[in-house]
Amino acid sequence: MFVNQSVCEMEQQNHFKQLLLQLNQQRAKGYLCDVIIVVENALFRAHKNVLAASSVYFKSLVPHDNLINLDTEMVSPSVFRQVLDFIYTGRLSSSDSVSDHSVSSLLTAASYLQLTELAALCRRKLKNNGQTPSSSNKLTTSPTPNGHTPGPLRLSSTPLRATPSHHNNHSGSRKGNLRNQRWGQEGRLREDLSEEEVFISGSRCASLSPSGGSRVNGLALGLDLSKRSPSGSTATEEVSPSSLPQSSSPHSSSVSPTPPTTAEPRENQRQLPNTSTDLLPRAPCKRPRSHREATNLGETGKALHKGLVKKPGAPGHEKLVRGDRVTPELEDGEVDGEENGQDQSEESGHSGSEGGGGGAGGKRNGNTNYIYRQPQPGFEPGVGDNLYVCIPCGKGFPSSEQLNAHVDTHTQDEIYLEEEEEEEEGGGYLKDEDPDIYASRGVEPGADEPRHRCTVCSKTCKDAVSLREHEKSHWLNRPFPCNICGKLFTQRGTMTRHMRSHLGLKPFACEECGMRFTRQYRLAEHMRVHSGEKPYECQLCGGKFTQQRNLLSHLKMHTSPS
DNA sequence: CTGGGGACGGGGCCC
DNA sequence: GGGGCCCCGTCCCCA
Repeated sequence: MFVNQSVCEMEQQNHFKQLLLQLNQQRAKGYLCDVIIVVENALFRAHKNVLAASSVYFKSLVPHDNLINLDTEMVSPSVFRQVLDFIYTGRLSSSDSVSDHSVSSLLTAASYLQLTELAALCRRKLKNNGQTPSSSNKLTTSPTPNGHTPGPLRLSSTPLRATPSHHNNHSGSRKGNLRNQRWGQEGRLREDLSEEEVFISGSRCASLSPSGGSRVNGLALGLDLSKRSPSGSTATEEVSPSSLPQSSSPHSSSVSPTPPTTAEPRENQRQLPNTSTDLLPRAPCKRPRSHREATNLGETGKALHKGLVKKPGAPGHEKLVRGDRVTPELEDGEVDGEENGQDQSEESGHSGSEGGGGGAGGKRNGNTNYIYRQPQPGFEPGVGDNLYVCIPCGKGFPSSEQLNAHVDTHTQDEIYLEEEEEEEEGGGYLKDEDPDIYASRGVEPGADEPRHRCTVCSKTCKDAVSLREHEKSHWLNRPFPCNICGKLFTQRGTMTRHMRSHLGLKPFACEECGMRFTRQYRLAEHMRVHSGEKPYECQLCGGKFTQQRNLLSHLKMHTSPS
């Protein structure tokens, strides 16, 4: 049959519109967001693909990093929110363009981010308003984030310095407000987030205005970003150069791409002995670490359940967490009703290194292991709008409020009774025909021994009931979900530490080489590299090691049969 | 190519 | 909540 061409075009347009609408909705929920944009103290979650498709600038950055800091001289959080809205909707709201000043700011940001369409729109708007883009908006090119593509445009007349003083409420002096632009943004986030507002993309309720808008808890991402480094480590740089992709220039990666300028130390803040190393590779670092350090969202391949050496009598496997509920912890892990965009099926597979603790976060044949029961019909976890998943029963809910209300209905006894009923009905998971279910349960279909092995700790149980009872001890002990990847943790502190790794926050800096670490202990360990101290000696061969774990590894070499 | 060593990241857990 | 430590695991370099 004849098909009208115009109809086809109309359908295509609708398709694009629907697609964009879906993407924007996903952004609002954080669903499948795989990159975090840091603008001053604000975090924006977005999709790499969308950013890359909209901006040459982002296109050059997102392949390398999950965390991108923007130059606050070029774009403010409020402006970037408008930019992001434009990217995801293709339009500017009327409120966004009422004032010429805001349009001018948008134009600056659009030029900086190489959003040509938005820049053109802003120029037209200014022109329609009887203005010409100010001379300050004449743009010149600057080095690209990675040196391969045309660089972001920048204001030729704008002194490229640190964040204007009005952005910082914690220091009275301008000097104190000036920070290294290339490295400072993350630090600002880290140091100030607990006190200042954070807004996440899609969380319209949060305002950056100090005077208005609802404040989002500083733990917007479920972690305490206010973590401060110990003495000397509140350095002017906040992202380890080693965390940058090796192929990238120093302008790339999780840093503001603005070329470095004056890097004045903040008040009450020690300057690194060698600030020039902000721009140059750190010589003492023998091995520039691969990109994986800063981008662990895609971490994969850690073996599970290898040689678990559980300390005898160590709690955690048998003990239940304070009785019967997990609700409070779940709630604490969330940001707000719209923030938790964890995709239960997406990123969980990357987590697998569980060490001697039990390894509950690992991957099982591609299935997540923190949903211990098959989701019930209509409540598929992490799919559609049901992003909030009840850990004990696997039900998904469209909002945290509904999830919390649901979880409140759970009690240990109820869960137990529910399972008993299933067993009595013969509908236990062992009867499930899906081989994946067997795999996820540690029960190999057709395998004789062991038939009832816990996939978390490898403990074998005499029957399915015992196995399930045992497995409950695992999920009841993991009430702290990561808001980014959904992985569960036994302790809040572990979860927040994990979250820092997502954001690449490394508060502890080595004064010798600038290498940064997520933990102070790591820094102390690292310092032995510089001092040459090797406190760990092999009693068999006299070999000395800077790290105990390397001694242990060495000892295994001695003990393993040759 | 392989094994050993160096360095480091992540998670569990105790204090 | 954070520090400290343990363990597992990985990556890289080098002989």
